[in-house]
Amino acid sequence: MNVILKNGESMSLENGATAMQAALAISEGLARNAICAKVNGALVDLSHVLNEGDNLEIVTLKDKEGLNVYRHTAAHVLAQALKTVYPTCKLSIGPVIDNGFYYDVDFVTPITQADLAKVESEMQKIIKSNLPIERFELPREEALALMKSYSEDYKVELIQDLPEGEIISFYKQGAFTDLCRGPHLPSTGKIKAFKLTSIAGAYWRGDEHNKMLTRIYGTAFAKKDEMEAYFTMLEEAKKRDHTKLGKELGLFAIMNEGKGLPFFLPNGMVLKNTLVDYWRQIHTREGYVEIQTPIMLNRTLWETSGHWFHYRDNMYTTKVDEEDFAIKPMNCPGSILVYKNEPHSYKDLPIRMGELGLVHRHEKSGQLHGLFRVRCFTQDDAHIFMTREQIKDEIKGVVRLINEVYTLFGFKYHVELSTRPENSMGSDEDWEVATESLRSALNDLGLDYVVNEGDGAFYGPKIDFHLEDSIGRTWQCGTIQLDFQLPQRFEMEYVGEDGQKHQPIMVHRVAFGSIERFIGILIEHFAGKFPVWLSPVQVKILPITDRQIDYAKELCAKMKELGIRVQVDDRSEKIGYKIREAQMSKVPYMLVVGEKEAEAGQVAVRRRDTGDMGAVNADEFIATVLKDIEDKTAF
RNA sequence: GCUACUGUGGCUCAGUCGGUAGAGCAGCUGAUUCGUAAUCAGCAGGUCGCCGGUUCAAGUCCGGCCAGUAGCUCCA
Repeated sequence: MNVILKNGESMSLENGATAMQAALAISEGLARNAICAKVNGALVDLSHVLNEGDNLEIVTLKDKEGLNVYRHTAAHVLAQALKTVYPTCKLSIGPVIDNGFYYDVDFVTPITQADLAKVESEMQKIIKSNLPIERFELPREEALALMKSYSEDYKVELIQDLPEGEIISFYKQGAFTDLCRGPHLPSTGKIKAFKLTSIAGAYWRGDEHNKMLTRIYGTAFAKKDEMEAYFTMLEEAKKRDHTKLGKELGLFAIMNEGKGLPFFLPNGMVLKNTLVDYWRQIHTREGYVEIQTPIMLNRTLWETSGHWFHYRDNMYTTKVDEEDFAIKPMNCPGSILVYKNEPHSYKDLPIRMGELGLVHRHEKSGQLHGLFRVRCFTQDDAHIFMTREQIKDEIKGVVRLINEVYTLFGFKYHVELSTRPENSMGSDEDWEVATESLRSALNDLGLDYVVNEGDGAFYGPKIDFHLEDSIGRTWQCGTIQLDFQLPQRFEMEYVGEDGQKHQPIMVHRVAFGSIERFIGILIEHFAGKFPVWLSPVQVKILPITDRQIDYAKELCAKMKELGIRVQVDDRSEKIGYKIREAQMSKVPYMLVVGEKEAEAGQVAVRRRDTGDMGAVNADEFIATVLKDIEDKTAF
């Protein structure tokens, strides 16, 4: 019989040959590195029997799929070890995730982090014994009976949810059998490097009404040094943790007196204000007007907007003179009141109305985290009111603007388009026009995007921007959201060319998303080493002895005049000490001034990242810094 | 919110078997005036997150609360 290889070549094999035999026939090295196979696009075990004409690809650890299978087998080894050490525990699911795997287990008495060592050494034994891993299949009823006989209640539930008539597959290694779709490594001895990393609670099937199981996380790599590199990377990530840097650099603080409510410290405030100045500058350029609406408005407004009924759990409410009020969780209703404050003609449209709006949301306490998730934050919001015909161009303008912002900071990002869900409001025509406008805007700009069919809000389609931070986590920041609902609820209108009243189309959009969260992301992205224009202190002047303090102060005053954020360290400390402190506070420019420099009107420049740059004329240096600030990408 | 873990001067941490707290850095004072990542000496600073319980005695053991961290769920 013949099978077709990935490169299109045909290979002849004996009838009934397995994928493993095919790998051997290609090369011994390949067979040694083989993890599993891909036959006609589906992943299978190496023991899989091939048929005439099959498309065959041998999967190794070089492929992401191979690594996933490898890790999945590690999860099974974990499960086997757990059943050996804790025979009464019940297994649920054990999938592969981004950097490893986990297994959710129901223990009679919960285990702790300290117990993991015991489990790890049992896993080591299983790997050492190099148990063959064998697949077998059972009809549904027999599969159920098998899992019932093992008292694996969660597995029983899983099988019950599989469709009738389905053949159920199991994998057996030594005395341990687990329900699994597969494929797996041929034997447990193939695992070379693994580690159990942490332990956490997780609800059965991710539903908080279900029982909480114990989730054991682990990771596995092809080689020990790859695993070490991974742990080193995690250490690096820890070093740039924004909550840690935020404290060290005096950027922000969250006090016991208000959880999830960040305080901006002087340095952080400089950062925030600089971002806001930038935001204003580009929005003014793009024809936005800016407004500010009250932080608290009465119940009638929130009833009209629908928030009073649908968002109540997340809102802070109060009574003023017997009247119910709510602190705004969103800015849109306020913006709409501004729109409705006067009549509009089609000639006014589009109206681009920006607001740096401070919103409060009562998030569950367990999800608060530094600046990433807070209860009070500033959205760089804007609402665009327009005609149907203007949708596409307006969207293009917004996408371009958001792209400009992310590119400036050197972020990678990807775009997702979410379309009409099942229970939506608005006419077919509205959805058609709106969705097509979003789609063609993205196409016109030549942007790649993922389409999430049916994932839009019930009131309109949307485009989301997902940023990638230094640790590879993605954050949804920018979003462009069409809204058919609020214009209707608030009976918004404009007078058209035809003299008739029409309802405007409304777009909500943010670029930073939340300024607080964006600052958190920036801190981690730059590891606290902000580009010059964003640095809370841009230049630090370090006199070598007290005799140069006057010269230093003179320079300082001159730079301040030009808008440079500059400080003098006039303490009677040695220069090494001053440099160390300035370096740790991540100031981009340090100016060492001693007798030589003071006499010659020079400064000895030391850069945060490149060290001693030698002496230059003071005015020359000032010009460089001003250029860096103007440039915004200079470090 | 749930589960697990954690909470000791401004910061980072030590504190054994329960016997009423210790270091380094930062701060203050004095000396030193120094050329690219920590000069020396002295001083001061803490109801050990809060409340209650057990005990002759609690930072340490128990309970409750508050806050933080990881994860689940949700989200900008």
